[in-house]
Amino acid sequence: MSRYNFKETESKWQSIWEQRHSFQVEKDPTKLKYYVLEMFPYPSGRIHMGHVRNYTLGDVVARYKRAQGFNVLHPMGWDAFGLPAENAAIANKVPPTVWTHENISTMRNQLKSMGLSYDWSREVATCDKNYYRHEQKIFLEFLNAGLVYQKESWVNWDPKENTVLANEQVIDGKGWRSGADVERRLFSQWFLKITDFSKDLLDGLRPLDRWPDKVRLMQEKWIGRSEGATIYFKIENSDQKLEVYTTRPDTIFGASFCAISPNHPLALKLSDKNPDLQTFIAECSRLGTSEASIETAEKLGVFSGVNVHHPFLKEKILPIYIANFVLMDYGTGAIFGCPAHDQRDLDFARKYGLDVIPVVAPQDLDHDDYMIKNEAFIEDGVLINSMFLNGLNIDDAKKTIIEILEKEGSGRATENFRLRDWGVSRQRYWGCPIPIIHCDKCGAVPVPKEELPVELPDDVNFDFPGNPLENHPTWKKVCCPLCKKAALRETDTFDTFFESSWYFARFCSPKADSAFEQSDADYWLPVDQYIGGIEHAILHLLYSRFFTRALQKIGYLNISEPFEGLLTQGMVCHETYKNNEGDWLFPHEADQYKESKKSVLVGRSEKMSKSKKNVVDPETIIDTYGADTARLFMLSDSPPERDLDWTDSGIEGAWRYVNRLWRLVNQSKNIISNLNDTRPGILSENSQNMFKKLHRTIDGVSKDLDKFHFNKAVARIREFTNDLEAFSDVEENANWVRRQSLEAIICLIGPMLPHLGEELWYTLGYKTLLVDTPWPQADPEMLVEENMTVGVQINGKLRGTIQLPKDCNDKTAEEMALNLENVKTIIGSNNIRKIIVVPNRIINVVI
RNA sequence: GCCCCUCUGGCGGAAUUGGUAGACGCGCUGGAUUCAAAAUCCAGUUCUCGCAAGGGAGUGCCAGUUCGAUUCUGGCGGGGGGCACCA
Repeated sequence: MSRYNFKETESKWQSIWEQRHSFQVEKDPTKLKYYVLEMFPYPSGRIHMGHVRNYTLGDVVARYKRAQGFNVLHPMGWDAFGLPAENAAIANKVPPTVWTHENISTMRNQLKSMGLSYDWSREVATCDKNYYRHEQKIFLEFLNAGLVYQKESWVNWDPKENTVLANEQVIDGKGWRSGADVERRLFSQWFLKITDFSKDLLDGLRPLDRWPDKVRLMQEKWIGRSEGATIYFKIENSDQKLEVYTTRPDTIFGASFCAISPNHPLALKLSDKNPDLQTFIAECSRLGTSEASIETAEKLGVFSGVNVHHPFLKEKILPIYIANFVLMDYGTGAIFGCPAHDQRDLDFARKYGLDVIPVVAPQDLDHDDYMIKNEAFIEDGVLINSMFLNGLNIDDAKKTIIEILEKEGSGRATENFRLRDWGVSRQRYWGCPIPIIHCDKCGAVPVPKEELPVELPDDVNFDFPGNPLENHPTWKKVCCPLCKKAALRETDTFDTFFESSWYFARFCSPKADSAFEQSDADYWLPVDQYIGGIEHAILHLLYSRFFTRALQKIGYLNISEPFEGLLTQGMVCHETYKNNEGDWLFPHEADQYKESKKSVLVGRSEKMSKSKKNVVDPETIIDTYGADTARLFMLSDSPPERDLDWTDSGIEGAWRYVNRLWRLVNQSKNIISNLNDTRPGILSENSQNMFKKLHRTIDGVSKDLDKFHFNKAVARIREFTNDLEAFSDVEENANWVRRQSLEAIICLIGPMLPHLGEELWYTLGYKTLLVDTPWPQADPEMLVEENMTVGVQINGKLRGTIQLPKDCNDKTAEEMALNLENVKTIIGSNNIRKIIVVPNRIINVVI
């Protein structure tokens, strides 16, 4: 018999689906919708195995839901703005737009060769002005609604390239490309007020029960809520006060100093007249924000020359220090130091000779001479040295002190969040222009809506360092929309996370003249199932949740959560190889080395990455084995959320199954060729059992797919295929069971092996498409068991099994169990103390 | 440092609410087919003692709860991840 020709078959069915518009959908209020979305890719050049895995998972869900009768929206597009396009422009002199569109076209073809059930008519690319013009409008609406502001903020500045760098691009305090020492500079940047939604974003996590706990926890920590108090300290010889945030207001009587951030307004004011402070502040801002520099930096402070009064101890004066470890953008940018109960404050106090006053003592201790040595006491205990708080525990002391602070007007209970506002300005070319015009007289003026989009110019020059928009001879020179005088365009572009924060809504009406039609969004949103990598657990997913709320606020959307269900898939890993010289080797190079008896060092399996060369190109795999085989392998062995090891033998195994199924259908198509659906009246016992297995398989696979247990679904189908091959029954009606079984296998495997599925469906004589065939239903009667195999234990150890009728009475079960030869010999002359019968499961004899 | 997850054969992984550990796949061993190979098919495959029937051990380690623990509790260890001057 000939072999399965996957090449011909796969492209045949791909074009039939395309001709018939099988996957194009329209809003249909009479049908239940299901929106399945995979994180859209950055068009970097070619697809990688991570994409193959991601899109296979999504496609199985989409095809499964479609077969179940849902109106399935399954779109695909391109997250097309980003830095690699600019780097390519610099390196290869190709304009970013050309580079990007070439990549999109390559990758679109690659995706199409995978047989994914996308509605390609909804494709969007974020670098398309028909996409980003809506984004500019949304930004202006946000501005109107008070969700946008402009602020000076510190950035990483590469003095050699004259550009701002993202934190990720600063390595050991140096620019990743130039190697120049990165400076901190104050820049005017646009911010989105994500912190307006801090509490809402936190509370909104709780109902997301179809999100992984891990992601919810990560977002919770990122938002970082804490409870405490703001305390006002009166500044000595002034009517002004210093506001300080603390989570330990109970330790107020142990305060021995205050410290403010070098960027605190008070610090800046005081430094005007104090050159020493000026020098210190300048030094602080020179230090990078990178982790390494924070780790190594010494905790330093200088006395500001100003003191504050303690709010309760009238005679007590606390010095204000300017300290390099106090962050301006957390809390109020000022702290009070209680050295006895905070390790960092203790170190600071010892260094500058400040008091250490214990105010919480361990429960069972002689409090009178309790002293703090080199370790701060941070556990719960009893309040001491604290006037009206003495004797209380920490929790009660907190409540009491906050009440009193509020009553006396010297403080208030405060809820604080770690989350910061989202700075969206990027000094880069290949992004969405920020639609603002800067006028000397009128300030920052929004571009009038009728002038949108602000288009990116094509004629830019990458020969100079810095932002090509800034360097463009004419683009930024415009008139102020208000006073009509000469003004300058904003030359910054948006952070590319801006585009990906609302694309799921655009897919609902990708051709609309507005960002999206509200009625479409009302029908399709929220996304029922979102699938992508865990690496977006915080940034992209948090921004999208924020955007949805912001869009709700400006009246665009009626929902606040964009993604009802979330599946975070694991990485695709592969062994790494090195030669004796320590150079990384591609897998095929490693094979060549082995063949020519040269030694290869095999390293552990790691995420596929170009730098370690442990990559397998999906196109090669699809050429060699076909898309179905690649898809099956992606689903087979590992659960989707776990990392997947790519192995050659694994893909071979998937390939074997594809061929085996093809042979099985082609071998048996003649004997089962009648299309008669009527169930024969009598089935032999053998056939009846096979028929039951068939329904158990349908039931099991459906439940597995509902829970995204794709590996288990595959295992179950393979098991049933094994059963079918082993099924030998010469009864006439057995062929009817064979046919039913084959059809079920084809339907169940269809979402995973869509091309082979269609081909075999056709082979069985169907003129309709498998994709238009409803999901098979398990007959509940066939799931009922009449006989159970029950384990028999003695003292918890398995000694045999017995066949019992389902739900038989305990007495019969006991008798049958005790009758087993093996059981009799082991019990021997021992007394039976107890017999535990768990119906249909187990019998345990205790001796 | 703090927080979270994870640990099952040679390997990836299965095991309803605590109830027959190892489904399915890979690999390996033996056999059939072949001049030979590839492909395919059949049998076996947790370790261990045994010709066998059968026995012993076994889900990172140590305890505990229970008639019974991969599953629950406490402690320890390995691996992975998140956060980290956060007041």
